[in-house]
Amino acid sequence: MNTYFVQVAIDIPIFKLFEYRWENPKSTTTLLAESENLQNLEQPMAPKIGQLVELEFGKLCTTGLILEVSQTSQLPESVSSLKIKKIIAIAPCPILAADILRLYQFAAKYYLRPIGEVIFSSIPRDWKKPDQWAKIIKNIEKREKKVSTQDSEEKKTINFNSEQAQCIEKLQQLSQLQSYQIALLQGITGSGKTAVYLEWVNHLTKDPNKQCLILVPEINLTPQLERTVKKYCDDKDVIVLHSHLTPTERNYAWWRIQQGQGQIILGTRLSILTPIKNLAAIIVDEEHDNSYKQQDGMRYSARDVAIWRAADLKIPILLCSATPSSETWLKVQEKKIHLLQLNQRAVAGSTLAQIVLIDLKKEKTLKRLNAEGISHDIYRQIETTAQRKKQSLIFINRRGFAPILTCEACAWKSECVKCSAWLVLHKKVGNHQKTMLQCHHCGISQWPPKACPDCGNQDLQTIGMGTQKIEEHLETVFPNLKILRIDTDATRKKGELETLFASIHDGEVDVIIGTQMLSKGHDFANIEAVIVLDIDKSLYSQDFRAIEKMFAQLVQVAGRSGRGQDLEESKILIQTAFPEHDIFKAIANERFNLFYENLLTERKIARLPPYSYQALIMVESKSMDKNMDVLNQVKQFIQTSKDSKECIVYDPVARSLQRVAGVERGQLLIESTNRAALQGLLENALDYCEAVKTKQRSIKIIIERDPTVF
DNA sequence: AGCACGCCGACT
DNA sequence: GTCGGCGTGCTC
Repeated sequence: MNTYFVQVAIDIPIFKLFEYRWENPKSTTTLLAESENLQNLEQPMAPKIGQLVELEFGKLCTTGLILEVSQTSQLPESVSSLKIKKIIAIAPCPILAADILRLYQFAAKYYLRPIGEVIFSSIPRDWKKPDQWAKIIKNIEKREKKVSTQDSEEKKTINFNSEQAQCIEKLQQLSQLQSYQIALLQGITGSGKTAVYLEWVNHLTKDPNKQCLILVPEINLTPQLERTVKKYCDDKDVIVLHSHLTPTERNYAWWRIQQGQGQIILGTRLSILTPIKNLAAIIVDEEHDNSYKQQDGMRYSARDVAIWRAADLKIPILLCSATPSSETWLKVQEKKIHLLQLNQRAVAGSTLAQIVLIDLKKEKTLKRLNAEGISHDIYRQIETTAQRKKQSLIFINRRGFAPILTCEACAWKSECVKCSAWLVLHKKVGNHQKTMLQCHHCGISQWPPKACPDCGNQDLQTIGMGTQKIEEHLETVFPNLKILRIDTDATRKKGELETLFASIHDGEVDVIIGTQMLSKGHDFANIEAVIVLDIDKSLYSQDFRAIEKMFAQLVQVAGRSGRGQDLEESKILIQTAFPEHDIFKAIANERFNLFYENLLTERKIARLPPYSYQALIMVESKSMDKNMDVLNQVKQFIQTSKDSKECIVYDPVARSLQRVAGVERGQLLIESTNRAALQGLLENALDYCEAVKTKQRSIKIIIERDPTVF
């Protein structure tokens, strides 16, 4: 009998595979023996690439994934062969297919991460524990026996307008090409984008051996979309993947999807790394959404990975958005992406709400602002809207009562001791009816001082306003109106958000105050006035992406209004010191092209993305001097590489939030118009950083590709 | 990452 | 004299 040696990836942050001996590993035979996906379990069997196995690593018993198989040992002679341990057992699950392994290899290389980390971040926790395998299988068997009684809701028959029908027709044509095709479905709010792509999905999945992946942003309305999908595609097997699944549900879903079950997979970011046996098409809904970007661990963009996967599998991918990202829009301009547009509203006759700009400079000179900096017009709007028995929605992207507490006598300000950020004054923190100073970055919470800690002045003032302050303020101005605040503080408990949403739908509320968590997706029929405060800091921001984000958000917000009947009364009031800004013209006329034209011109001149590619090397430690030292060394090192000629390596700087939870943060920005050169440079940087890390373990170094937050 | 080994300070 | 801090090295 042949013995084999296998190279295995393990869930540890090490850029290395480990070698094991393959000698009659145990196999679990249950229902799996019947599965055609699994190999014949008769002995002796050969190891297969993509097999999940149980092994001993150091002291711990864990899971590995076979990536290479050979008949001889790959270890150097100097390593004693006694060191090579045996594979203990084979996992009772299908072998990971070649295509998903290619995806993992790509992601590991592109995002400069160990392959083991990439693989195991996508596998459900329980599957990573060999001692749980038997239990998982037992649960799967239990679920398989249950005949799934889908409470199919009444199927909605949709009458598509001619535009929608055209888009569906075009999508059909694209999928018939049986090759990699990328399209953008751009449609204004209410134009029926979802219905269009679901119709396409319905067509595609008529073949029971085809699976479609629908990626959605990580938001609290996945359940809502789930209902919609099940309604439109009621004869289809829909599997949902998101962070609120129970472990058992997740284990089962992962197992089924890999076997080719589930025709429609609806999932958030992580689902793009899930092995899907018969993936036939990918849809990325709200493709511009920031939550597709993972902000820790492997900092990948699910949208970008999705595009790579579609290209690799030679299947169509559809990006959807009313406000596409600049990256996507540039590709449309370059004719690399098919453009499908929906310019009419699906509901005939409906129009966009009227945009009303309130010029803060004028209002100030006319003394029409109150102490909180809110224009009289806004109060009047709230009043008239309430009289019409309609709702007003106020957006302010700042939770808490006031962002800073200050002493006017000595200029003391409430700063966090551990972070370079202000402590925010919160009233009624958690369940306590107490006022606290809170840091939004490290989470520290403390009593507000009774007097200034520096000079003893007892008259402390607040600067600026947050959701709580507006709530309190409006309650005094409009004692008869029912005011509801929706932000993370108001929705700490599970299910609370749903309750609050329900009270809005029931019309119990006159005024809703909320942060951006309200801007996404949820439709409220009774909202007639949308009020946007606090927009100016985004118009001329240091962050070059701020304006793009604000544009998307404003369009989203505008879409919250004017979904009901009396559309001519729907208004969006925006307070700004810069009413002449192009962004407002673009939104008011719904001529988004104007906005994108300006945006791309500016980016091109500045050689910023999407006209260049960026990467960040971030260093974190207790000392900023140490960070700068390391970053300077890294910079010096990579500048000797040949790829550096085609890259710009900037000087190390402190990160925008220099200190978080007592950790100092520095960064090095690298930019290039040549993707390959940037890749080469980063690979060099990675080697160097790994060497630094082994010498100085108190230092954390993170490399991020295509950063969106600086 | 997770664990062991190892070398110095403050405790019974 | 030992308990325990975390710096360093290793895991097939």
